[in-house]
Amino acid sequence: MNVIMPETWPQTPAAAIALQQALRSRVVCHDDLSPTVQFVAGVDVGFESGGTITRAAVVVLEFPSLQLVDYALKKQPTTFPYIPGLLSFREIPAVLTALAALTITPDLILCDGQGLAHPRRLGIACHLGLLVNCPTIGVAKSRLIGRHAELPLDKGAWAPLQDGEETIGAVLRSRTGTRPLYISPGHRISLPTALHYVQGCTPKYRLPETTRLADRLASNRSRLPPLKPVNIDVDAQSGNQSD
DNA sequence: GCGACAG
DNA sequence: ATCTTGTCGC
Repeated sequence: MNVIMPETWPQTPAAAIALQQALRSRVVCHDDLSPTVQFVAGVDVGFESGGTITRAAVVVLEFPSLQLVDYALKKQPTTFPYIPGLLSFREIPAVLTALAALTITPDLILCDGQGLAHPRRLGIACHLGLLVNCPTIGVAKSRLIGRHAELPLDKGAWAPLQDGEETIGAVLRSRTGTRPLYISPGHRISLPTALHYVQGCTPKYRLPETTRLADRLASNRSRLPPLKPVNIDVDAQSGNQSD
């Protein structure tokens, strides 16, 4: 995937917040994605070694079959601390490096963490979408901001996530009884469309487990298939893939 | 002033 | 994010 690495990167919380304020107006909140989304990427971020190493795991799934077609894993020294509201400044450098290693360029990226559901409307999904100019959706495992009605326990149940009168995302029950996911638009996508794609990806590689898949690939890579990038022939007429 | 707080 | 204990579901 073609990725342009930022020439500069904030080194202080104040500089990071200033950048968020400068970028927030550039986030596109309406649908501007391929009418035929074929590849969806799932990005997981986190740290290791007590916080000194930042990790970015990416899987690319063919949509809607959800077959794994590519993945990448990148670890590098952490250069920015974790501060609620400033997650992207710790994680995005590794994410960009991982995305750059992809053979297949995704049409849509589901990113671990919030999108618009952020104090300055610039969660990591929005920030990432702007940097790679790709539609993104924030899929978080817990809440940063916002309120919502009590959610039924049934799979598929969802409720708007609101900040005052503003709807900033949704809470979605991906499996009956489990904790809900916090879905919010990142860049170039509307909330209804975001929910559509998250639900479309959930049956097989449920999020945030989509993200965990990359982890498993990484830890199993030494005893299982070392590499699984599979190229899908765009000209393929009738599905002749049998694996 | 106090609690909340993506990963 | 991590750790622990207890419970539930496949």
